Amino acid sequence: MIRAAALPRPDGALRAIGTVRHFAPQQTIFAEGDPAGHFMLIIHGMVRSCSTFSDGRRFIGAFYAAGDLFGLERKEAYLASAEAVCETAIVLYPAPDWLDIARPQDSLSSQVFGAMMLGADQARSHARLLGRLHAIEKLSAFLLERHERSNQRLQLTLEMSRQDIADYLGLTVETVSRCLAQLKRDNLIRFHSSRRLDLLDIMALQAISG
Amino acid sequence: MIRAAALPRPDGALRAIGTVRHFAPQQTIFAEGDPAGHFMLIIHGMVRSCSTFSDGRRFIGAFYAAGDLFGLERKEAYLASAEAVCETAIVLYPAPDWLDIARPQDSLSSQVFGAMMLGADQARSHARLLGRLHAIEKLSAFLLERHERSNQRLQLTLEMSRQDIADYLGLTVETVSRCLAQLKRDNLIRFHSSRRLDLLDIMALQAISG
DNA sequence: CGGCTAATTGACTTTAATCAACTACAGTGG
DNA sequence: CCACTGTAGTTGATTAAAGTCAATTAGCCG
Repeated sequence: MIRAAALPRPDGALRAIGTVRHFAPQQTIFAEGDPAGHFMLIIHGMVRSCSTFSDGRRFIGAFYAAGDLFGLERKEAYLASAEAVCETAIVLYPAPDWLDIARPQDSLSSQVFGAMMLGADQARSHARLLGRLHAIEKLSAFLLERHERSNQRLQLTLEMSRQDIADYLGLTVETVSRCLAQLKRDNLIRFHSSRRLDLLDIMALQAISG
Repeated sequence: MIRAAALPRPDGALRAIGTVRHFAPQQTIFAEGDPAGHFMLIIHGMVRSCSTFSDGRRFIGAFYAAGDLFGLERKEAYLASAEAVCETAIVLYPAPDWLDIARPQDSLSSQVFGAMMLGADQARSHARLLGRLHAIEKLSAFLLERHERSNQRLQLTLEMSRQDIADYLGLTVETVSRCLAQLKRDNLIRFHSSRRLDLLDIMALQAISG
């Protein structure tokens, strides 16, 4: 994540307290869902952070090289797998307590720090959507995302225009409109007006969004 | 970024020290490149974080709603604009000193914190690439990104396979191969082997990658 | 040298973008 | 109150970009 060379005392302080480990090409360092108790610094080689969809599609969120830190997670579990791209050596560190945002904290700095972490997670999840989902899947995912952040049970009010949605999902207005029409045709959603709708089948929408 | 409801004492502590401001629909809160001296909490309404390409393409990186914090930047300047989607009220806070990663710090926690911030930026930049660039533009951007992180002047060694590149850029191996062939045809790159190449015209690659 | 995988290239198909009407709707002023 | 206007949204026809399928070539390691 960060190039050690860009910081003073690059890896000296860090390396002193960690455990060195070596990985062969294609070897898994940790898998999606593993308990996230450590973070890592790359000594040499390269690591890819990737996640796989149920149907086999794969998405790589980042490549990490010598000097980069990775595996910093807000959650209890890693959100993506890490695999060695080539012959790689890393140093392993126990995750510091202050990383544990799951634990309730209330200072201003904790709130700001938590917002940053959450923002990073959301950006990664957004990249995954943009990189590997089809138009109809993007729309399903978008509606579910909006639904999760609203308080309503089934009703959903979209504050933004179709153009905004298109620019968020990497599509055109026309495609957004057509996909919403298809979801309506399939009885997964119902419109009250162009910006107010009901989600009729959350499970089906989840199935579509991968 | 973070839903205040998910934290104890949601906005009480924060709201106490900030300045409330109101925005009309479509109004700009801050623009890409503005000095990043503040961050914001949304009281009500909705904000979009967006960036515009030289040719007019627009990309929205995130929507923020009531309770979300946004505008937390590692850099001196905001990396994307923020605009009100609808009638919106926010509270403005001065950015805390410890956000200023540009200033050299060397403690372990600073390194970890900096890595997280950088990782967030990279994920946002990756999302922008995935959302609004064409295949050839993605490849140009990818080569430049790899070049920046290598020490070589013009030579570039790709540690990863074409499949890895495809999964990183949201493309197929065939498209990756065809785009590299086109860049070669246009004399922007030259191959020594399939994973070793020279960048012959950085400026042209930058122009292509938007 | 042979056998395997990675990478390239070509032919064709599919998806989403583009271009072009057309409809719905909100706000304005007669 | 209702016609007029302008914007947002939808729908259809066509094109362009990238994906798929298939065959071939290049590298690599025994």
